[in-house]
Amino acid sequence: MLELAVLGLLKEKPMYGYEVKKRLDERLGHTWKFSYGSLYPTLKKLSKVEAVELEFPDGETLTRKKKIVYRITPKGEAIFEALLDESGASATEDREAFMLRLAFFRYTKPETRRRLLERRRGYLQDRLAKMKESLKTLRERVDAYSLELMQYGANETEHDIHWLEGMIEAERNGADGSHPGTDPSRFGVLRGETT
Amino acid sequence: MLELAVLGLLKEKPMYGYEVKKRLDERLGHTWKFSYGSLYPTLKKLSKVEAVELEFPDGETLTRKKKIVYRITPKGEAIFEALLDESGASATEDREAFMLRLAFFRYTKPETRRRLLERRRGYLQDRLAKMKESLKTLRERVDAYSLELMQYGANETEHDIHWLEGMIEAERNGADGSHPGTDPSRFGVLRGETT
DNA sequence: GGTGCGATATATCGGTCCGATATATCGAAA
DNA sequence: TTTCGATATATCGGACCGATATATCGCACC
Repeated sequence: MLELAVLGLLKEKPMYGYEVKKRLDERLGHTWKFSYGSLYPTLKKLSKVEAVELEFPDGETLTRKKKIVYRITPKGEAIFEALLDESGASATEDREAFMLRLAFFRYTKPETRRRLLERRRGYLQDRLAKMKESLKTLRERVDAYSLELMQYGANETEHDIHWLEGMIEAERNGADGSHPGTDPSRFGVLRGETT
Repeated sequence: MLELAVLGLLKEKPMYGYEVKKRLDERLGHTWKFSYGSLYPTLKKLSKVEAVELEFPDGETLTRKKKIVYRITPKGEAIFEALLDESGASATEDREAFMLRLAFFRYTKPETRRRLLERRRGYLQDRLAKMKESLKTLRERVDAYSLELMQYGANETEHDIHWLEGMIEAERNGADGSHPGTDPSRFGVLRGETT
């Protein structure tokens, strides 16, 4: 998970570990949190397999300030591709894994994107059906707070399905082989537009 | 986390470990997942501190089937209360921790409930403001997919704030000192009613 | 009447990741 | 000028996951 995220972000530009965390929090923080306690060991591990190379900006004298810039290597790019591709069950069933891949969708082929979006939708539809079943059965047997929690879950799942459908539709409309680019107008179909 | 959840569920009735997982998945599975790899060690730990006691239903002969029913003890009830009360920052800032406590709201005092709900709302309002700020800054600098992800996060946060406000309102209306009981009609103010 | 399969039930273990903590530098306000 | 929050790196115990192993139970199917 972390390796994929770090490499994907370093593709944009070389960065400090600190900056990696800041930027990932910004983009994925809502869905996925991680700590320095995993980031720095991960960076160390990535440098050990030569997926990233280190750079010390403080050229003069000695490494006094111990600031380290990490730059992705060709080998790192290859590892990133591999991690992004191995979309097993986890990439559709695990919300965080799915969202992480979504964040790097611009590096995937349109057909991969559509496959992942549709699998996720299917998975959520299954879960929603099960949730509704549970709700029917448990409505009389559990307390109001637990019920509210379950209802919340069902509502959110339903909302997510709509969201995914909007994105599938957008992919279809933009599926002329062109790169999606940075135009946000194709999305937001089902947004609240509260900005 | 797990200790709190397990003890809270065992308050209802004695259960197999397997059933504990099934029921917790049913009620909290949307927000919070856990594995047998943490459940069984936790049950063992709880029995070591005498928070639960074991029972072997297969009375006859030897422990052939090795099925184990866990029953909460008075000591376990005390530990549960303590865990539920220590609502530090984590209980408001960590979604999973908050949801877990919400699932056991019927065991808390009305004033504790209101405090927790309002703190969570405040935290989410802060986060929403920061997210909108980020969105404004990054709108031109990141790709459409990352942007969509950020927008999704902001929308969901906004929705959660509304949801919390509905519950705060419900608490206020039902704040006659009575136990909330199992009447679900007090909630659902902002539900989609898609059942 | 057997047999095969999915659900029930418990358990372990390597490995990943968290949360708390420590340390040091930097820029800017007071 | 000192102090405070942001920047920056690092470690470590412990919580938790995911995969795996094992065994029983009910029941559908032929």
